[in-house]
Amino acid sequence: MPSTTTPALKRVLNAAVVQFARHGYEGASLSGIAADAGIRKASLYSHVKNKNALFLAVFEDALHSEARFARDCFARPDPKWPGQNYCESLLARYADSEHFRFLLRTAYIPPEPLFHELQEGYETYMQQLLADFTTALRRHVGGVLSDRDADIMGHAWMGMVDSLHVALIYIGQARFEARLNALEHLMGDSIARLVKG
Amino acid sequence: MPSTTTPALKRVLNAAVVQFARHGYEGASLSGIAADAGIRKASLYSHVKNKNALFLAVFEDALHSEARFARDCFARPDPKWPGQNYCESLLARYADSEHFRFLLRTAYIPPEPLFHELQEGYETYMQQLLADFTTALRRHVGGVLSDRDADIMGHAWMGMVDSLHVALIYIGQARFEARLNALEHLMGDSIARLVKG
DNA sequence: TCAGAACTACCTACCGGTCGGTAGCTTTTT
DNA sequence: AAAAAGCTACCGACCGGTAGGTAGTTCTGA
Repeated sequence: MPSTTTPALKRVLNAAVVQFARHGYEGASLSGIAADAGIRKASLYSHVKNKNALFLAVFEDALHSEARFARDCFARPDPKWPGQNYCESLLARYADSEHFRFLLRTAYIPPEPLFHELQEGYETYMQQLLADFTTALRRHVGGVLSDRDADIMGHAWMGMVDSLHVALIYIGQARFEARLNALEHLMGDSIARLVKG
Repeated sequence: MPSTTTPALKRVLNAAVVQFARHGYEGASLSGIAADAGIRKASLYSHVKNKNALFLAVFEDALHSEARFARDCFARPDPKWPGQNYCESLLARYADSEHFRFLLRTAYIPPEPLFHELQEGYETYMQQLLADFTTALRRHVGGVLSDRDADIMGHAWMGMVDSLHVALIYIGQARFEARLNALEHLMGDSIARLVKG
């Protein structure tokens, strides 16, 4: 793992995230990635050890990128309910971020040879997301939130997020927004009921 | 397409659904499928035209299998809220049905060469599921359900189902049940509020 | 000058798919 | 009844193509 990121390596990583996001781990070929980076396949090996290492490097980048995105969403105060900023930013994020599309493509069914390495990264990322939501929720409802209710709402919100992630992948934009709207209703109802006690 | 399903073809299809569910379209090899079926790769071509046709045949089987499963769930009356039977049967279904695992694996990111053929099948299956839920919902709340509310709850329930499907793939059994429990809370709250008006 | 990034050429392994041929059963023909 | 022909499922061998990866050489920039 090189500590310095040269411009050439940057081009390789950019090409790789595009190819992996578009065709997955198996479907993306090193020749294609090299071509997109403007070099030959053999020259890749001046920058990365092998395909696995390349994928892992892209994965690290993507995780950091998404962690920053989530942090920014939770830094802004949510207008109506905790976690709202994150959910409502997903559509634009999906359109803009190659790293996000990469993560969504490979998250649920990761490439078999890298399964264990990836699972750990996903796990801590999801834990962080859940922690962010929980603190936002506690701030929202004040001090009257039992651990059990926090747990339930946390699971529900993570489920909602997965549901929106999936919608980004295989449903069109129109139905994504309909789903988001519908789930916001459920979420709003339950949180309101929580606040009233 | 042979109209009669010989025992040998049946063995091939059984082997194929296992391999496709486990390794995906690209990751499953015809040699492996043939080996599981007890024959050589070349002999596969006495039963199916090529890999695409084999995958499509398995896909048809899986769709029919899941349609029957969903119909059975909605045939029984739901104890507390519409769609409950389906959601609460998913975990056992995932453990038991190779066809279900096959569908989950290939639903969100289908193999590129078959994208269009598959999308149509998924679409009609999902539409049927949504229709089943909507009629169950209408029966549950009585005549006081506006089209707009039915639409919202439909989107929410489909979102919940996707969320549970995803949970089956990459979360363990314990957290699946936690998520199911949490989402049932949201669903219950919103439907209760719908019934009261 | 010399390290490293690029190239050409090549390797092995595996993929989906085809080919010619064969064993064994069924059907037709004499 | 028996021989001849056809059919089905199977096989080993092989094809073209592509994958990831390596060896050895040349180019290039500080």
